[in-house]
Amino acid sequence: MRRDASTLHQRIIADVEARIRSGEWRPGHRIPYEHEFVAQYGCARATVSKALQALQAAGFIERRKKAGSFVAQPQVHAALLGIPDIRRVVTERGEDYGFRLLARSVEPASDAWPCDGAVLRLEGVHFAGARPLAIEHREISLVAVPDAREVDFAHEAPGSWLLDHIPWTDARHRIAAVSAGPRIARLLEVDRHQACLQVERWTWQVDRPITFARQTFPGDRYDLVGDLTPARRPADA
Amino acid sequence: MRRDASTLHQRIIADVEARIRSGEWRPGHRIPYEHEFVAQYGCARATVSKALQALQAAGFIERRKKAGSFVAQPQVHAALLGIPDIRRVVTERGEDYGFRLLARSVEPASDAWPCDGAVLRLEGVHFAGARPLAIEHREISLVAVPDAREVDFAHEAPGSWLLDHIPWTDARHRIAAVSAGPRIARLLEVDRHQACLQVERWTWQVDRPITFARQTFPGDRYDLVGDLTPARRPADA
DNA sequence: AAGTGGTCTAGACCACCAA
DNA sequence: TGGTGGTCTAGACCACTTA
Repeated sequence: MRRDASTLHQRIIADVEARIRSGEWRPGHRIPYEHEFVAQYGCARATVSKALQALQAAGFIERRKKAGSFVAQPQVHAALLGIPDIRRVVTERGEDYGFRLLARSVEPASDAWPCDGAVLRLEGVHFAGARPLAIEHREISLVAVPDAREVDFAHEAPGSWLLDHIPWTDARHRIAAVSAGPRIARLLEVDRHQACLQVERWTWQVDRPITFARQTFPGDRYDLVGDLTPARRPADA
Repeated sequence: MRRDASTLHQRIIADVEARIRSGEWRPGHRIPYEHEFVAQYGCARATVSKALQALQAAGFIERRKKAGSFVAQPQVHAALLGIPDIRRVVTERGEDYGFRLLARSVEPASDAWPCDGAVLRLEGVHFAGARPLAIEHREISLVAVPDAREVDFAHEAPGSWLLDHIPWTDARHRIAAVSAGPRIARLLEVDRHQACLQVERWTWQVDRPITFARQTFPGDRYDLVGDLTPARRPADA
């Protein structure tokens, strides 16, 4: 509650945001009505309205007439960097999507991913129709996600399961081009010199490592496309 | 100017945005003062203020007290998709940056890029120290950018020159992995099986094609990294 | 049908900063 | 130092929605 901000509506924003971030107000919770904020802060309704509209534009709350304002569900689908969900890409191409688990083990964290405690290490293949489209190497922190130990990933890709179960706050992507090499070439059914697009993603929940994923695609069958406008966001207000 | 939007401040936003996108108000141009919009639209200052603040938040304008509101310079470094400027990447690595032009011609547009009229086609190499870091294939519409015909690109990369001279409004990126092949391999001084990261960018000014660029990097010496947070933007208002 | 948020008005005071 | 944008007030009317 105690946040100093130079202006009143910024203090309201900071107060509400803090209660959401701390978890005191969880997704779905109905926050006070505008007139209750007016009474609490002793200000005009326009000031409260400005603050709540900013919080809505920022994705923290949803507002419904007659019903009130509610803490929003975090938007999970990381369309931001133009990296789409594999299942969605395949189905939008009009092909059947499939996933097959190749290996599963519990081990200490690998060198590519510093993480305390044991990790669940998975390896699987994403299919588009009958052809493999991507090899996925995945590590999940069992400290952060103990439930993962019990899940059967035989046919469900770990990415979608994770995103439904663990809220994440930060992620880092790395995109690189690599040669397939003998191992990936065999799994992807391509030449071992095939250039492959490699997408790596590290995910954290406030400094705590959640998961690491490395997806490797045949370069002749997969690319990343994104539209953008110069650092200009939609100005809908 | 004629844009229908359900509310008044949205119409103001749309009107100003249209004048900026069309190029009628170019970067640096001082747009009318708030009180001038008030007179023009016959509304309260708060309504104008709300519209202009939204345009500022969206990156279209900058506002300075006592001075007025100005059309913002487009953010050139397309940090959105995590694609940085090559020169900046090289100098931040602590190496010397260089560019050398290999070929230059005026021709009809290629098949990779549908564009009316003649295009200036350039091919050049970006250097990090003494080693080539990227091959750039560039096409510039001479209809949209007639000045380009007179410019000496011998040592200045066309990308930086263009972005200083032509405001663009839309762009599309494509990221792919390809094998070097004999020609790129020779120019980049790598093996012909080397996996390369290929970044293509199409740029428009309101439906009019400006330029197409294809940059090819050796995969073992260049990658793209980007951080991101779920769909919550800063709520500064 | 009642109450919510959405929008707008017509004022006001203030801080800042370029002229 | 005057004029700009930044903020806020105390109203008002409206559309929508859900209880």
